[in-house]
Amino acid sequence: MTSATSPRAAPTLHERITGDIESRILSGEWPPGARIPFEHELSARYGCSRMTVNKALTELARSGLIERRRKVGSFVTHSPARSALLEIPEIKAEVDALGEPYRYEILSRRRRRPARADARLLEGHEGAEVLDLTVRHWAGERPFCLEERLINLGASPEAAAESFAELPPGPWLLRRAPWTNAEHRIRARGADPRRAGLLKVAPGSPLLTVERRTWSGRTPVTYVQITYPGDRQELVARFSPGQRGATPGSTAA
Amino acid sequence: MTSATSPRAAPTLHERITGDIESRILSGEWPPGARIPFEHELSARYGCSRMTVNKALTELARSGLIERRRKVGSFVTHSPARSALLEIPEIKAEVDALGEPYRYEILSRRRRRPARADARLLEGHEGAEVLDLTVRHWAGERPFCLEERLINLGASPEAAAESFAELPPGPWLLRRAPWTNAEHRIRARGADPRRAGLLKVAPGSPLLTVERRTWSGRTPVTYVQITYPGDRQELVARFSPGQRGATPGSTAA
DNA sequence: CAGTGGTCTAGACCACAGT
DNA sequence: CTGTGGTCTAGACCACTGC
Repeated sequence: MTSATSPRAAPTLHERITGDIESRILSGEWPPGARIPFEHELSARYGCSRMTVNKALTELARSGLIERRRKVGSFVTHSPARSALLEIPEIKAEVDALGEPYRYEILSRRRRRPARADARLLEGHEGAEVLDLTVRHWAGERPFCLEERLINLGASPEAAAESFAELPPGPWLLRRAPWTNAEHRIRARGADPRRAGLLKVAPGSPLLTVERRTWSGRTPVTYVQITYPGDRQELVARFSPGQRGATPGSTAA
Repeated sequence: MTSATSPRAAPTLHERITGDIESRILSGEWPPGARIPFEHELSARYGCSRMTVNKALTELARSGLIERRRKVGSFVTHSPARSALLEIPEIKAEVDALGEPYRYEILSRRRRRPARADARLLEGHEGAEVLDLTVRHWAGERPFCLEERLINLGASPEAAAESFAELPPGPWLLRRAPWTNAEHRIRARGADPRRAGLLKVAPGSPLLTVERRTWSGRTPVTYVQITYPGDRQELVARFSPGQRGATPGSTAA
């Protein structure tokens, strides 16, 4: 694999080994289930130390192309990787990428005790108050997306006093309460009248919704639902076995 | 922290170092831009060799938490890559998870020269014929999703003679032509009359579409568009900074 | 120039899974 | 038991970069 970085400078030895094995697998020469030479065989073949071979094989294992079992050996995976890296761009960056001027407005802001429904959203919530925000993001003269967010004031008390005038809540939170875990749900739904109005689309037209819940450790930080007009927004995820190829990519209109 | 693998066996030394640094970063003790101790400092602090430290730092760099520059040092990343691991489940597994009986049917199958429009879809295509398939997947008595696929017969000639009676095209391809790169686009759109009919939903109702293009090296393998009724399907992605948590999840197509 | 990370070596010991 | 991968060491040289 090795890499997805630029041209191909001077491949290091372990990169060469990784690439060699990778191409044998991809060419079908080593089909799924095939045993890969032992580390000591490869180190002999390449005239290098076992550690170097190990680095290559460890990399292949991490990327999911091979599986390794002690005492048995390393084998080509039967069903390679089943996941892709989804980029979570900042909204401002998305709008900038369109070449449109970006702005946002806080449509509503309420501090309140969490309702029962919120408990599900902020899983693990301990009962502190929440800040309930609605933010509309603009790309030029068009509403770009709608952000509906709950912030757990137990996790981020300073949020209560923050106006979010300088920085929208998303980036602001990133600075104050970096998260360690996140879960995203992506779905399509028809626009209800309220969201249709705010996004200036016809009621019932398709919307793309990304829900995100983030935790810092076990403490829920925020729950946010970002809704895009479906015809104008795409999410892009890329995958290559070597995870480094996490192409910047992202969205488009 | 580190890892998402099971309980926590006995963390190895480099795992411990990785975890230590990671938690210092996430706790804010080492804010973005902060310099991380040099490798030789860490190896002294942990009483281990520099290679072990290097392994830990390399891992952190790969996961995007730190950046490393020669002669300068290692630094906490300013904007940690916000990416999430999107699971690409196999359709059968999704339906099984619902507890519904699964079946699929090939609705159409055409072998043809690629039209001009296909070139965009199969980026890098060299002019071989393509196999154009439409497959409907069922969950019990309900259409579950629609699969519209182009297979590059240049990359996978055996597909031309395959009936896909035993295995749907996705899993079949995975066995024959594993891919090295994939790109996914996710969007919401309204159901056109044809898809509405095939999925038995009202025209105009929101659909969630996942487009996937895969390559084996630079050769395009397949382009597929999978369309779900939007109200019934969600995509879930999870993230934790240590990428190793590459959820086992299901399988892919 | 000096000092960093990047790579590599030639050993070593261990845990573990097959026999 | 044996042999595998997993980890680690105490060195080494190099390339690059900033002074």
